[in-house]
Amino acid sequence: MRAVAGRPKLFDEYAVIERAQRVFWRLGYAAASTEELLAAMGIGKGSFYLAFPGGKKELFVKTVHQFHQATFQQLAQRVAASAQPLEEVKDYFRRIATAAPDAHEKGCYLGNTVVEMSVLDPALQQESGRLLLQLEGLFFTVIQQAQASGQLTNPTDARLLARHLLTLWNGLSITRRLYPDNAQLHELIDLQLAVLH
Amino acid sequence: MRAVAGRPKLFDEYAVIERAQRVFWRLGYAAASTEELLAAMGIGKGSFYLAFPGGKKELFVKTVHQFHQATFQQLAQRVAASAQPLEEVKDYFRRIATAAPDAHEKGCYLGNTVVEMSVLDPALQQESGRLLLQLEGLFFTVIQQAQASGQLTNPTDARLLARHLLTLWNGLSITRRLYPDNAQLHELIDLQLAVLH
DNA sequence: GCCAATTTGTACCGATTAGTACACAATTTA
DNA sequence: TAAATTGTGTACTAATCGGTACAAATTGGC
Repeated sequence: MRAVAGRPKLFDEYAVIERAQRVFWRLGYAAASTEELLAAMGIGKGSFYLAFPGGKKELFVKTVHQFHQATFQQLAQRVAASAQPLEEVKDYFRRIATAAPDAHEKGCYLGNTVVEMSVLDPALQQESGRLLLQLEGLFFTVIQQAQASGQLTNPTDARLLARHLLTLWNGLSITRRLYPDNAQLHELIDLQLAVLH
Repeated sequence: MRAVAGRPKLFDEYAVIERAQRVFWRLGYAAASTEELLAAMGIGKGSFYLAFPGGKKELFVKTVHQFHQATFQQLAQRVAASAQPLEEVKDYFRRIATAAPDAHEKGCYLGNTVVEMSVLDPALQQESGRLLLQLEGLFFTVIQQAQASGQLTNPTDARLLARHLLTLWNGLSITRRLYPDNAQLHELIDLQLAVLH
């Protein structure tokens, strides 16, 4: 790539978005002030509004997509690489019960966005919902394959089971805030995964 | 009650809190401006800050408690009056799939509060969580009785089943925003209630 | 009718916030 | 080295918001 005239950027955009995402996850969209975001990102207003002309909202949208990209791809790769994809999905849930306490308090980034953007920005809410449904789509594929291969004997419609998993995911994102206890969460998750036998 | 000197209130506090609650439910706490709240309540700033010295936050806390009082009591009474309490609980969930589309968009008032108040006011978040756990407590009592009477044959620990129901409730409060379709919601709810057999 | 008590409407305020303007700095190209 | 281009830091702004001050209004008690 040919070098372009002009002063070079002093920051890496990906890293900066990731740092902003951590602030948004902790505080939500509205409560995260640009001041605190800039402090976490380590850049000034000049650089910020040049890199993100849409301001705070553009930044947030980019954190949502970058977050989804990272987490979804990670699960998709685990699933693709495994001989027992369904077990990978189960582990994806079981891992919730091994998280640090402060992780429980934050819930699910996409779920939080669906809740908060309900009125603030319906288009973005729908977009976050679409990303959650993409997760459901992955569950669906795995379940369907597991049924075809006989690894999953439960004959319930795969679409319905996938929807069950997404609802479980969303439910846990709230319930886990109420139970700080990982042992209790583990029991709960196992109970709800029992249908995948 | 002996009449006290002074100009009488022109509004009913219960009704005013209920109208404010509808605004909060639609917009969330932060996005609901006092201006819009006052317009919905039909009172002026003078009356407002006299009746609610704590301002917006006190008003919100009162909407949360009044809402919980109304909805929880209603379910508790249905359960107490029924010969098959467990069926009442199931209907409580099934009724979600008969709600109007705009009801789906708003989710659960207490669940939304748990999400939004995570950082804005941890004490209030905890309080809302406590109220949700009170709902779980009701589920627990009903399940325990149903197991004792033989109406529920599933031997799983009642505490765990109750927690499952609360997680289902919380999950639906987000998932229902993603599926506008009541028929699909009905299928989903039935699947998740199947464990109560 | 007059006073004390209470409620109501309105004008105002201080703080915060997202965003803009613009001068200055750093780099490439010619 | 000079010009063009791009990035950075800072001072400023316009708007919004929750909350306060206070005078006017309405009632009961005497």
